[in-house]
Amino acid sequence: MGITIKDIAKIAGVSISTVSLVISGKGYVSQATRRKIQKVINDYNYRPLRSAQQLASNQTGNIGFITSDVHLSRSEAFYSRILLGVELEARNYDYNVLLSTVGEGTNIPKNIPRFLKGRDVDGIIIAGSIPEDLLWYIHDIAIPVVLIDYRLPDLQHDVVMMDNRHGIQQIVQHLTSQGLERIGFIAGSKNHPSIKERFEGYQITMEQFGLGNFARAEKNHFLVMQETSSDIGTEGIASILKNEPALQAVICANDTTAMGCLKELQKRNFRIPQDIAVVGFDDNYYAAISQPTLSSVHVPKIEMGVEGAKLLMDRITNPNKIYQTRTVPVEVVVRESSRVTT
Amino acid sequence: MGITIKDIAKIAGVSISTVSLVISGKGYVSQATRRKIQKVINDYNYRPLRSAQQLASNQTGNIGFITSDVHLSRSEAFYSRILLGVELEARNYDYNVLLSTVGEGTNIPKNIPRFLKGRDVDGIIIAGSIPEDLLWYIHDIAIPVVLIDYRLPDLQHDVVMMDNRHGIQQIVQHLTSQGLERIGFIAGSKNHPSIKERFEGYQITMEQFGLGNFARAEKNHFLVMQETSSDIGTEGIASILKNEPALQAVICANDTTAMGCLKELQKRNFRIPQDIAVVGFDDNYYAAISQPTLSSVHVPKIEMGVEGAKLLMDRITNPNKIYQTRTVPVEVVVRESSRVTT
DNA sequence: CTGAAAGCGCTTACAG
DNA sequence: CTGAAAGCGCTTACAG
Repeated sequence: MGITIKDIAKIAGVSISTVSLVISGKGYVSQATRRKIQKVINDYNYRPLRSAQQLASNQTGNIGFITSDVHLSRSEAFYSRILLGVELEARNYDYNVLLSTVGEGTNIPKNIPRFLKGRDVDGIIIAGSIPEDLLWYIHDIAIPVVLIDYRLPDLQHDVVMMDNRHGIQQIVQHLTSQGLERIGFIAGSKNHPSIKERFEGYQITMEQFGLGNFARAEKNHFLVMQETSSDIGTEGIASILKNEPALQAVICANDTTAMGCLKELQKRNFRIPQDIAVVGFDDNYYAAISQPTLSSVHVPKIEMGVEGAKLLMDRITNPNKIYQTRTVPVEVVVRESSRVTT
Repeated sequence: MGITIKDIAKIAGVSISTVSLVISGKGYVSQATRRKIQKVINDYNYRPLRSAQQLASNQTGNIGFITSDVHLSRSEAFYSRILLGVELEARNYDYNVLLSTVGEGTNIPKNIPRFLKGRDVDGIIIAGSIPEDLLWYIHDIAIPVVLIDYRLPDLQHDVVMMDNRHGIQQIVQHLTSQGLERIGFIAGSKNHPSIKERFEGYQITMEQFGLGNFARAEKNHFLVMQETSSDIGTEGIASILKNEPALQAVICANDTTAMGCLKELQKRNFRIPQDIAVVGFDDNYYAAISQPTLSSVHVPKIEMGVEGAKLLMDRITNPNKIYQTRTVPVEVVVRESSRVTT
């Protein structure tokens, strides 16, 4: 079943080569012939069979999207929005996106996305951290790759990141402009490049504002190697307050952590932001509806996906380009949790 | 580049037919030959090229996942978890999953997922509501389809739903067991089948508990035809309280709505749950971290995706089976927002 | 500007 | 139990 290019050619009274040329838009076909063929294609609502195109052209028209299962199911819809951005942009190139999640374990043989084994994609996008072995494996098979919100120091790739340093800089500026200077920092999973950049941004900016001594003191920040969670915020604020009761504000490396922090402070009957101001990062949905609403740094997740898809299409077309890092801008959003002055 | 079945056959000293038989596991091949071939396959790490298999066998080994872009980017990771479940299960069948989102508009020609046009999938899963025209279009091309958390009354399909009625029943039971009887109901998007079922569950259960009069009174529920949001909760509780100041509890059709409701009540200095108890539905991540924590009904999203994938694989293998509706069980999770007695 | 022909890498009857 | 051969529906040099 299904109408084929042969049928179209016969009906239009031309060869299948010419039909193919019209479909692909390549080569020269006279206006008249082109129109004639196009009409038949439209009339019969013909679409070339992808698998035949793939086999003949040695291109799949697919891109693979890889992310860890925990990332994808994370409540804040962070990586699923990146996925959405990729999908939206892929649509513009008439590419399909194949999804594969990977578990946390580094059981390489089992973890390898099927579309890699069946050579089913022209390139892949990796969003967030994945097991290092897997990234090396992918690197070794020499397929075009773009990383979004992840990178490995030793590996050259196209990368999309958000401007973490500048985001933190905006936060510190916002807090100090209100006279807050004793500013702590809480983060989980500090080996993640974004978290690392956020912490560095904190250190650097505090230095610039003459608060380097405070920021450098171990007791004023809380960093753990754990997957992001609200518990980290709870533990973190408890830990910092124990040693620094005069804390005026705290920056959490993301909103989820900030939520735990808010909760613990409220439990201790701190007034927010009068006693302690709290700021998150990512600007997830519940930042706007939490009680109090949470100041945060807005990260344009969908745009990051779009950028990633663009970079990948570029790389597929032009495999020898030099590698690029695209940094998308971010912006602080001030809400109740840190608005001290009015 | 790339090793082919021909290479494997030559090295193993057999015909390509035999190699193909070994790979597919079909037909009879002697133990000895099978082992010999398998060894070569392993040694060379050979994987058949999917597009060639697809073309020759007229099967794609792909399933398509369709959801609306707003669903996928919804903060609560509801549909992205369903997607995750589908992906996990598809892996067991060695199927790829292709993702396509559709916009809200019903601009059919443009909205049609590419994988449908290129006949790139053996079946599709639709999660959540999509434009009705599109569903009809898909129905008409007669491809295996499974709907998750969606259905159209006039259309026969395999469907996966959560047990909405029973979830609400558990809530009402929980509330009445604490002596709360003046229980309101708030929901957006009441044309969505799940919301509809939840409202019906409310009416029916209230009736069973002898509270039918209260539940039937228009003033005690708030239903609007809008996409789920926290604003609906805010408006809803305001509206109900205006006419029913003696309200003791309110059931929100989902957690997002409940968040808006909590916020408004706190703004008015109601104590929760002492003055008014609040319960949501879905058990999203922030139900556990909100202030107060929110009672809700846990919906196993990943399992719903898994069930959907299973149904679809069944349907692909056996296109003439009678249609099934699978209802996954749910369970109320009592938290601070509704725990009145201790 | 257009057509005839080879070839992409598999699967699947069909013989034997 | 195994092999030779046709065929899946395209693309892409190559002629003309």
